[in-house]
Amino acid sequence: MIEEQLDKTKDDLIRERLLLTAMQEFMQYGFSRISMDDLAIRMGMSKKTLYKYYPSKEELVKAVLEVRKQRVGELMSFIETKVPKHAFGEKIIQVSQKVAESLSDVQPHVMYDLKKSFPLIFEDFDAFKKASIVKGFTSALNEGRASGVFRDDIPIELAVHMHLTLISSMMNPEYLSSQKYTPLQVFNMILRCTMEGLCTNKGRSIVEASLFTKTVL
Amino acid sequence: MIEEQLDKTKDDLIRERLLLTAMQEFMQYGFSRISMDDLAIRMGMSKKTLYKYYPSKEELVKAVLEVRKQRVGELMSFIETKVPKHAFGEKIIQVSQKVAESLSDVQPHVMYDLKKSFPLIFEDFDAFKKASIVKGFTSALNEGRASGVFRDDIPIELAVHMHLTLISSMMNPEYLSSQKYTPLQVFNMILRCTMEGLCTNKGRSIVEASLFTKTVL
DNA sequence: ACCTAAGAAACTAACTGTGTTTCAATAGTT
DNA sequence: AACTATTGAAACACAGTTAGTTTCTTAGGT
Repeated sequence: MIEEQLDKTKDDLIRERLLLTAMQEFMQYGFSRISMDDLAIRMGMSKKTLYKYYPSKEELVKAVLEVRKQRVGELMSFIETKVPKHAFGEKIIQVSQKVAESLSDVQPHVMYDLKKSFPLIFEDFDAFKKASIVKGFTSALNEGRASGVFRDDIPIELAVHMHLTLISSMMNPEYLSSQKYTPLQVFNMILRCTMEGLCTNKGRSIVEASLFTKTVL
Repeated sequence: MIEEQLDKTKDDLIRERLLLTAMQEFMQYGFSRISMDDLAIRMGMSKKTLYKYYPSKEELVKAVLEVRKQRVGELMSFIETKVPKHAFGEKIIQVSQKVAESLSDVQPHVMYDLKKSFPLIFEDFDAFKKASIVKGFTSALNEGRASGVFRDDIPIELAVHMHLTLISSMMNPEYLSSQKYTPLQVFNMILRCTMEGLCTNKGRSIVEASLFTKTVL
């Protein structure tokens, strides 16, 4: 009776731990591959108790994705407000870094899985993610272009998608753990490549010429 | 009787068409998601007939992946033998292009699916693919480095993986069909970015400085 | 007309996964 | 120590899926 307050808090803690565990498992293996049995085992509780906290798998999935949405939103508004307007270099690096962090635990196949298992939830999440990440990225790239720092001979949405794709597929634990470099090192190398290209100054003109003849074909 | 020869040929043609159809469906939707019923319908034949050509799903999957292996192999040895030794620009572009072609119909989630459904077949295929593609790519990059055309401050296996990742995740029909550019255009833009970076000459030094301070942190 | 091969569709059997229920054990309360 | 509420373990029901088989019918070639 006296501990009613405390009991509620404890329940909330467990619910939170469950949410985070589910997120981790779902993001790594996919929503359909992780069963409620799996989660119960992973949590060290019975399914009965599990269903006390979330009345169905769908509710749990929803809750997980709400947290993701929230995180992405916070992240983007942070960058938009805190990074000085004309520090384009700074800005794109910050955006990239944040995106890298927030995506580093999502395996690419997981979204296909979600789309198949819970199409409506997927739709909702995907729309939000695209809108906010792409917006942050696009604005950073546009500012850089306006200042003549980024090239403008490549469609902006393609550049955004490319950069995003690269980060999200390389900054995941499975690949990172097979490498001898730290995540930060890998991230910096990716950024170097995208920003500066693989070529030396000498090589750049050669390759550019070669590419030009190819494109005309 | 007289047409025994002809009959066999006809059977072979059907078997081949089945193989190609299965490949297409498997590569797009995944091995476990396409059932034998699906394939029978897609082929306009009954399951009975389908099982005449391949005695089990596993055999069909194996056959499909053997064809893929074969294609990759041919492709790589073609490049290795036909492209002149010192045309590094040419060579990396060719390798990229061929890889792009051969991967453009494989959705990333399909390999996860295979790994889960037929682990042994996956293992075999993956080892082969990695070995041959990475080999071709690495040798092209190395030659470019030796000639001072490619930078050598980025680990080679990372550069290879990066390039490969980018191509395989952007050159798939789902993304391409949502774009207003042709596959060739998209491909060329990717190559431009990887080879030259997103920056203008002016911006390159600024970003490089910014990256440097970040990396030291 | 006959015979063989193909199709359509039902069927088996196994497996999977969500959500529920039963029953025994346990912890907290009085 | 006796009572109560909560939990775990395991079995369960129930629905969906799919590989592979079988039965019966139909069409085409000879």
